[in-house]
Formats: sequence, structure tokens, C-alpha cells
Amino acid sequence: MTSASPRPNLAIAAYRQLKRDIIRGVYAPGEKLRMSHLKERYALGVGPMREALSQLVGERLVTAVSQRGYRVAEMSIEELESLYDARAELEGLVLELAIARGGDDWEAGIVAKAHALAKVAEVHSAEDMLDVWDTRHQAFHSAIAAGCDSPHLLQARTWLFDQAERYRHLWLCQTVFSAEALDAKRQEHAALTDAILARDTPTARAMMREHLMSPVPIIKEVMQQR
Amino acid sequence: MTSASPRPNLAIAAYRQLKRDIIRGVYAPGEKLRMSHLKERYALGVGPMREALSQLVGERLVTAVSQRGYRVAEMSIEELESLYDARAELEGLVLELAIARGGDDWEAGIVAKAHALAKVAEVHSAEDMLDVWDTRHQAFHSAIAAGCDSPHLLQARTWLFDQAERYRHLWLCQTVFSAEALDAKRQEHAALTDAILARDTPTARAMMREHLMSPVPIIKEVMQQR
DNA sequence: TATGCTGAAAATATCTACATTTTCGCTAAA
DNA sequence: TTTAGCGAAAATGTAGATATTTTCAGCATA
Repeated sequence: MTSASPRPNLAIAAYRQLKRDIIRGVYAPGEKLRMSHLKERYALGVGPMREALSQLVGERLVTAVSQRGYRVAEMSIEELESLYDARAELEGLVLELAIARGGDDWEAGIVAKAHALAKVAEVHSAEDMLDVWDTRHQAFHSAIAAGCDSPHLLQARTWLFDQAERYRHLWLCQTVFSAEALDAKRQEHAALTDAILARDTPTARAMMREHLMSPVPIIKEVMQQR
Repeated sequence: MTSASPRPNLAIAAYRQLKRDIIRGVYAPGEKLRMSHLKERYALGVGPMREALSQLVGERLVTAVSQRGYRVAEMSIEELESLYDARAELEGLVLELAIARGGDDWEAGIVAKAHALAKVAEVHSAEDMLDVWDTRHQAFHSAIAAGCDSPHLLQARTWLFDQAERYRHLWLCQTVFSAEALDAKRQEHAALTDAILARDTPTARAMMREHLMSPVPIIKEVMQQR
């Protein structure tokens, strides 16, 4: 989603921080984002701040009503289900194309990332786990998707991913600190890798769909507790 | 991509005009968008202008380099092929889901829009043709896609569509004013409608893919003439 | 004579501060 | 209990100041 800039300007820096804070839950869904508060928190003028907020409106993480300011986008069970369904279907399509189009480099990439992901528990402390596991988990799935050889499908995938990241964060906190959950995921990843390397499209696609939808009930529970 | 606002502010108005101008080719691909010129042309200050440009950067219609201003995004044969390939694959997925999930209302919508599209030539003058045909053509395809019952897949579809609109505009000008091309399209739409109503997923999906990819050679020719 | 380098000047992007318009919350009266 | 009015707060837009980039003329060198 971001291009490498030699020196990011203030608007881009604000965009990154604000996006991170929204995903991390620093601001509650539906909360009003007052300019005076944002100006103080990020030490910026209104110009760059409005630019950052505009970008986030485009990504559906913030909503804007003319003359009435900006708010953090709402979260709902309906959106959760629609979003994860869309992600699962798109990821299935990308996977099918990747199996059809991917070469040896693609396979090697998957094996490498799967290995790194499987070994993550042995190497790092509990505190670093969340960030490290998430990073390697994303890298694993990105390696699979990369084989579809379609930059624009990958863009669409990233776009849906960003929209889901607030929900995903709820799931991450529940999963990463549970040894059983992590082990279950490790087995799913291994089976998925096997099916992909065997180029078994129907099996791999079904497994991928199930793998992506499995967090939904867990996230639902967390959301209903609030 | 846009939500209905009771009173759009200047930034949104500027965004709409600028986007329209870029798609219509008022600015050449790669052209530098100087603030002084934009301010004069749209009679606005730099604040709203920067906001509008930020939105367009998010949609990949404009590129920005920090401290070096904004430029109209480049166009290339490579992007054309990647974009149309992604669109065709995504539309195929959406169609498959729509056939699986769509009900009677969905079928009725398709038949209605197909009818309106088929009759467009008899009703309107040559000058209005481009706008009217394009509007009804989009409505026809949107009616098909709507059956997938996934707002977020439809959002992704719209997003890819917006990115392709500059290329599509080149094709439209070549097609709408050719009686044979219009007739060929009419037959494709009729056959597609039949396959969909028969719920013949493999046939419909293949036809949709071919239908969406058919403009590519024509656009390539137009682009190479420049 | 052609080519590459240096430095100043112009142009441009970016940011902060201020003015204007609109909205929201509170109080009081019907 | 509802509604009208008042004041504070917030959002939007404009203008000007600052820093960066780009351009180009002049000079040295091959």
C-alpha cells in the first residue's frame, strides 16, 4: 500500500501513526476524532492532519461527514462476517491462480516462510511473540499469494486485509498466547503447505477457506463481551 | 467509492472534478500537477487541493513523491494487461458466487438491465450514445455482480474498475461509434445472460472472462499509436 | 569547441497561523 | 416535556512564511 519515499512528509507520518493507533484500538469505534486533540497528540498543524484523515477515509477506517468532522469507523458483526467471507473467497481465487502460474521460486519461498513461522516459538520471548509471529504469519501467506502473478489482485488482497486488521488484532491477542491455538495453527499451515506443493487445487482451496474463516467465531465472542 | 453527503465540501468537489479530468485525458499520463495551475483552474486554496490529491493517490490515479509534488499516474501496456486480468478473474469469482447465492430478485434485475441495454441504440442520438450506453452497460454488469451478496468483494471490484477507467475510456470511444462492435457486444451480453439464467457456472464464467478481456487488444492498438 | 561542474536564483511544495462559517450543548421559557 | 435561543467549540478555507528542489548561467577542463 505504501511506496518507498526518501523522506516522508508530515502528512504521511501522521497517517501511519494514526492508522496504527486505530488498529491497535487506542480510539474506540465510533469515537469522534477532534482536531484539537489530534493536533496536540501528533504535534501537527491541521493541514497534514486533514490529509492523513482523508487517506484513512479512502481505506474505510475513518468516516467523515461534511462540516461535522471525522469519526473512527464503526465495527459490527455484520461487517466482520462480510469482510472475512470476502477475504476467504479472494484468497481462494489467488491461491488457485498461484498453483496454476507459480514456478520453482514460488515454491521455495513458501517453504522458507513456513519454516521460519514454525520455528518462531523456540526463538523468542513471550513479549515479542505477538509482533514476531504476526510478521512471519503474514509473510507466509504473502509468499503463497505472490504466485498468482497479478499485482492488482494482490493490491485488492492487501486492501481487504487492511480493512480487516482491527478485527484481526482482536483474534491475535486471543491466539498468540495460547499454546494449543498456536499448535493447531502450525498443523493447519503444514497441511496447507503440503496440499499446495502437491498442486492439489481443490483441497488447498478448501483448506485455505477454512483457515481464513476459523478466527470468525473467536472474534465474535470477544466482540459480544463488550 | 463515494458516500452521499448532504453538502459536499470543496475538497470533495475538487476530487470529483479532478478525477473526471484525469480519466477523460485532460491531463496526460506522467504530467506534473502544479499547485499553482490547479489552484487557478479549480479556483481553490491549497488545502482542499491537497486533500483531493491525497484521495487520488489512494486510488492510484495520481502518484506523489515527497517534496516533489504530484503527477498523473503513468499508463503502460503492462498495467493494462495486469489490471484487466485481475478484473476478469475477480469478476469470474463474483459471478460464481452470484450464481450460487442469487435469488429471483437477482435474476429479475439482470433481465431488466439487459433489456434496457439492448434497446439503447433505438432511443438515443449519436451524441448521447457514449454516456447512455456506458451507464447502462455498467448497470447490467453491476446487476450481475450484486448477486454475490458480499459488499466487500463488490467494493474491491469497484476499486479495480476505477483504476481501469482511463484504459476503458480509450476502448469506449472506439466501440460505441461502431455499429458492428455494438452488435457483437449485444450478442455477447445475450449469450452471457442465457448462461447465467441457466445457472451454468463453468460456461458463464468462461464467457465473462472472455467478455472482459476482449477490449485489451483494441486498447493496446490505441496506446501504441501514441 | 564540447562537456562536466558549481553555485546562485527561481519555482515549487509544505507547513503554521488566522479568519469565517457551521454545529453542538446548555439554559430557560412555554 | 419540548422547543427556542445563546454561547462555546469545532471544522473548513485562505493567506503568508519557510524549506526544499529544480533550473540555468558561468566557469573550468578535456
